[in-house]
Amino acid sequence: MTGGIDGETLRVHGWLSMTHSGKPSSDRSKPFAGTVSAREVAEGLGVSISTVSRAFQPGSGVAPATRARVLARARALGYQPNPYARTLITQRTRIVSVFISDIFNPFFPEALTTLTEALQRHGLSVMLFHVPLGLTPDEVLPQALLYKPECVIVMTATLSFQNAMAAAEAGSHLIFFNRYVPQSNTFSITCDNERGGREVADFLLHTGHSNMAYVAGTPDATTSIDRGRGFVARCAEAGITVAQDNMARVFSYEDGYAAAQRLLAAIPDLDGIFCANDIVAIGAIDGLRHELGLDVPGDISVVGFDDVSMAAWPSHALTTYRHPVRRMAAATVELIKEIETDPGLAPVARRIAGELVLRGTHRSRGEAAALEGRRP
Amino acid sequence: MTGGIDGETLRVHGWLSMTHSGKPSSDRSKPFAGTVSAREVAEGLGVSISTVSRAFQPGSGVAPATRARVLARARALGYQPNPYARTLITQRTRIVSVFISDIFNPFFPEALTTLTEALQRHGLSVMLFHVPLGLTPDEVLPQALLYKPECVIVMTATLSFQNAMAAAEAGSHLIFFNRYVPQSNTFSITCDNERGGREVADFLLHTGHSNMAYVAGTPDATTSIDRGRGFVARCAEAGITVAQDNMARVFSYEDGYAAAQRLLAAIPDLDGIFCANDIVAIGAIDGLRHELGLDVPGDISVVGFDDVSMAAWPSHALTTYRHPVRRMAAATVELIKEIETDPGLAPVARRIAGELVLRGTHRSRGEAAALEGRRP
DNA sequence: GGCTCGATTGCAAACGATTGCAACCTCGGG
DNA sequence: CCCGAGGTTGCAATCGTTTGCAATCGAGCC
Repeated sequence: MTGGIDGETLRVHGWLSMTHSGKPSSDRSKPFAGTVSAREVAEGLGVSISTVSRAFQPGSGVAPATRARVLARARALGYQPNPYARTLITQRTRIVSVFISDIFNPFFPEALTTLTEALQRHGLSVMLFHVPLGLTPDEVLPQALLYKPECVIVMTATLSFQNAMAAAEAGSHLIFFNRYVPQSNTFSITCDNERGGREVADFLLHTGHSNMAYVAGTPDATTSIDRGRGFVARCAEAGITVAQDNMARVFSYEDGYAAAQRLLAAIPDLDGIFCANDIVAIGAIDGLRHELGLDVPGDISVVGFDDVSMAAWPSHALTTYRHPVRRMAAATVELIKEIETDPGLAPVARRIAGELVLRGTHRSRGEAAALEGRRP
Repeated sequence: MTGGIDGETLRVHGWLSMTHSGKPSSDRSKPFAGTVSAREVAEGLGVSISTVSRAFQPGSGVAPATRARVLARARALGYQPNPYARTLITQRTRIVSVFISDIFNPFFPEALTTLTEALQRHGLSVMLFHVPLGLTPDEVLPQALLYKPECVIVMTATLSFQNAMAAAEAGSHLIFFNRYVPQSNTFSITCDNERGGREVADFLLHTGHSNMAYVAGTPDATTSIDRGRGFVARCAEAGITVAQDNMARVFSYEDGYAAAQRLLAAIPDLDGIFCANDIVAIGAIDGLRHELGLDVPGDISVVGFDDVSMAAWPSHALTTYRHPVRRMAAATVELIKEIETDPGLAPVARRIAGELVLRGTHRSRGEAAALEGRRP
């Protein structure tokens, strides 16, 4: 409450001072100020604008010597073809829009930066749109589509089928990252969540757990559903049925915290919990420790999913399944390249495997064996 | 190692099937496909393109009845003025570029999304650029400047003065968010870090701490420097000199973890640590607890800065100083509006106050008093 | 030497808007 | 009845590129 917005003005000198006079100076008022056009490059060289343009395009018929001269002068003048004019004529923007949503989960910023870097290295610029918690992507999509992105990458919950159509009609391909829309036949890049769930189950079974539960995340998130399905299926194969807690609304710390309490109230001798992601898992651990006074992993094992940076903190040292972010980002760029060469490409769902990372929230083999021995 | 990239193709039907034939269909290959232009709107109405254009501009002389007709038909056809063509003629892009860097600190994604949302609500689109850890913004700036953003918002470490010039010459205003460049007279929006440092010091002094240390973050980050300065200055006023640990290279968990050990090795009776941010503070707490077997806050208090979401986790329950992200985002939009009306606006540094949030990593008054009593 | 061919290059028409200027219309006052 | 003013509208130029087409040039071949 103490903090109003109090600004203080600094004295101006140097390169800004020329623009400091009374009325707005025209050279600062427009972002294009100081920009050199192809005409200026052409004039000094005695060539036409066309030639300058062609010098910047790989396959066009320009004499090598001419191209060199143009490029040299362009560099000297700081000329770059204007992307707005270029877009107007080529009908191709080199832009992709990325939708993100509220980020409880550190996985998303990590994925966003990794993906952004990969895209910009490929010469694509990313336009970022944030979908606030209450809104659906529907609200934001028109603004995003205005710039005719070559594709729209959705990292956020679900996008209705209507919007998929809207994007498609506008010529933008729709790519779901970390999610897919079950019945829609859109592109998607995800971790192989089901397989991840299976591997976690496999591991817990081999380390002697027999009474396990799954804590789901956001109910309609495919990530949560698939991870749970894989986990439950593998356990079923071993003849074990797992309890499921589906009360979480989002993938939050608080959700995990509360779920742990519910679960142990119902099933006191639970010996393993698999959570839909790391943040939920960390919440669960804290709930077990601080509310129930249980020891993790002494009394019960907890396994997460994602391997966010906090998972490595010694306070939790979470055993988890690593989300292959870099490979997913690479696969996305790869997919976009394919779409570029074949715009009619049929929708593809790519799943990429992660890997188990063992830390300190699971019972080790030996402990498990010992425990087995003690039991009736 | 198990995870190659294995994709699987889904069958196509519905709205995508028409594009599924042999060669690329033209309607999907270009993002502009299906786009309606002003001409199409005009034709059906028997008006000129100019009139359509004017209907979309507030102050232009169009008969109210005509405007209504145009707008109605535009809506029906899904027409929106093409921003590329518009930019070409108006010389104004409605784009701002945002630079972020590797994000150890959850504060940045939080700030990024908040800021993005504020900007897009104001009709600006944000282009995101990621500056990988090894690179300087210099590498990425040319790509960002290509699109002539109306301003460049830098959330990352430091940008050299040369680049400030480059951006300025290209007509883009440079705004530092959460940082400033000391000698450069650029715009900046920051938390009032020095004041925050003072308030933390004030609080620790009033709760009876007398032997304190400051753990700095990235050496040349103004945030770290200013927070430390405020803290040290306030303590000095109370006649207390504080130890400083400046070994951290980045603002990381590991930095805090190691710093805590260094500090207590040198000053065994330390009773309070202020850290440059929450992640460092959490690292410090874990270092104290897990390496040194100390109790926080029983043996020593630790205070952070930012109030990231993890700070509220009961495992740490960090006492910290809240970074006023929303107000900073609002101030940024405000600043941009001012720049829009007066492009010659002199650079301004705005500082916004945050507030102390008390949780469980500080000694309470009573404990402090008791401790005082026991001492010689 | 004339002719053809291929490689370079320039001309001019787009792309889809914005905007200064002129034309037009209507209306009221003299 | 004529004239001017004010409010609407259209014409056409412009922004900075790309690109199909035609023109030019030099060389090689008969």
